[in-house]
Amino acid sequence: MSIRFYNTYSRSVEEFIPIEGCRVRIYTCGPTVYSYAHIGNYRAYIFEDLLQRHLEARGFQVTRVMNITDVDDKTIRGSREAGLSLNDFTAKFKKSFFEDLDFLRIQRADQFPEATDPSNIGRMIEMIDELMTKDIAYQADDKSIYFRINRFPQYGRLAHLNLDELRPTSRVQSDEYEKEHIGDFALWKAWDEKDGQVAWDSPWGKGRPGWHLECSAMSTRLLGPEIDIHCGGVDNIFPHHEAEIAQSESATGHHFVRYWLHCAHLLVDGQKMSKSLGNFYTLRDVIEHGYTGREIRYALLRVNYRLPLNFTFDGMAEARQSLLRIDQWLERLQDLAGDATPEPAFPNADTFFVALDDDLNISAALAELYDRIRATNRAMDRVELTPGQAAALLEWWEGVNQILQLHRDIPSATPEVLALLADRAAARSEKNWTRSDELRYEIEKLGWTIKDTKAGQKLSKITANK
RNA sequence: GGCGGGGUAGCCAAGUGGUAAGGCCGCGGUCUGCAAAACCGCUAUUCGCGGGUUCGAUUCCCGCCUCCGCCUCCA
Repeated sequence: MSIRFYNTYSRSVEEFIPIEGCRVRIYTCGPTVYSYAHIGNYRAYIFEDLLQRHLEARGFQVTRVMNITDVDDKTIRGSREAGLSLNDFTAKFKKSFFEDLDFLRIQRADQFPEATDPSNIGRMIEMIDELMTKDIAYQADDKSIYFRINRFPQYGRLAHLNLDELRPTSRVQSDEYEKEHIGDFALWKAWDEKDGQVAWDSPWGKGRPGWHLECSAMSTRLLGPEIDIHCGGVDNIFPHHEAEIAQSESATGHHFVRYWLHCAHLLVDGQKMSKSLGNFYTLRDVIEHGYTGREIRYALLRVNYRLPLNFTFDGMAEARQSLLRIDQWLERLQDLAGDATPEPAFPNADTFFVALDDDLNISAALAELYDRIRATNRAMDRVELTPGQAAALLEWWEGVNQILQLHRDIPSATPEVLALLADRAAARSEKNWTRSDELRYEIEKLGWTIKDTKAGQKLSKITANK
């Protein structure tokens, strides 16, 4: 069974065939560290996480790089306003970014190259030099170096844009110098007073790298001239990825990327997030509403990456309830399985993974999971499931969860809670219901709720919800 | 204006030229000292609108309405 992906370049679903056997090289556009990343950013990173985990589940050996943009207009402006050096300013957001990845159970990329790393700056200068030699890049009157898009006939093919129809928008006008073509983009930005201490020497004078070049330099340096998959948000298709193709292929002479995968936008309450609309959420904001990492992960994961995902707090509540269903099922299976030896694989154990093979069809994959949950719950109701079968299902879940990462956090109860719980068990064995209810109330005050089941009392942590 | 993605039950959301997965909510039942939870069952003659092709279309074609995004540095 083959894996298929929708390739933005061809605008069609294609069978995935890596360049080299079962090795897969992926480059993913990472954060610009000028503020805390928002949940839309994390939707993209969770999609990339799903991509990597599924490829690994299918036996591919994945090498993934994610860049950190730590120099650009926004980081420079932010550091100046904060009165900090660029490094001190971005350090804080780099740190929070990695904390967030862990919180959302996103697997770390193999490397997180930073734009300001000297080896990356070196590679960028090397590439510009190559482009200058080929006369594909030129230095304008403002001393910046630009890429001459007329020298790259395929420019616009990824985005399906016709260059003659590029319309100048307000965003362009503030950034215009002496470019030959309105679409020419900066490879190297000449130093400006506003840049303060932020500058590197280059053969063309003091300055800093253009944003697009960073990804081309890091991708080709760390993964080679041609990679299998390049991911990012749809908003990166133009001009960012278009520029990357132009620079990389012009500089190296190699085809750059086999499969372009783009993640659709996250909307909030049906609209694009924006600070002025008041619907802008960082991960921290959602956490403050009382949601856990896996709940947020589920909410951002459950819709196919190519569809716009509407984030709402109703959706968060739905995510919480859905996860509870999985938790309860696992608990039942564990109680039944005990330490039984798993029975041989059951039929159709592969359907979950087969669903993901189809361009990461997560909705269909989750439906397979829920179908299995319902079928086995029914079997358990009828006492038709053996401990060995339950153990096999738990083993199957391990594989599924290696991709989903939706297992419950098991918070440990304090000794105080455990002591009250023991007292309550004693009271219950004497059928002292009054005492039992008192103790339940005591335990609730400590943040835990109890369910009385045939197998005894079950503790669970009360999740805060503002 | 150009390019792209959508419109499927109250909400979220799969899917197929052959008669609608799954999740949440709701309702009914089981369980239960109580409670809560859980589990099981039920819940779209219908897939934005109008035509066309077809034995048959939600699925293909044409037109329209509507929502969202991109069109130079936002994932």
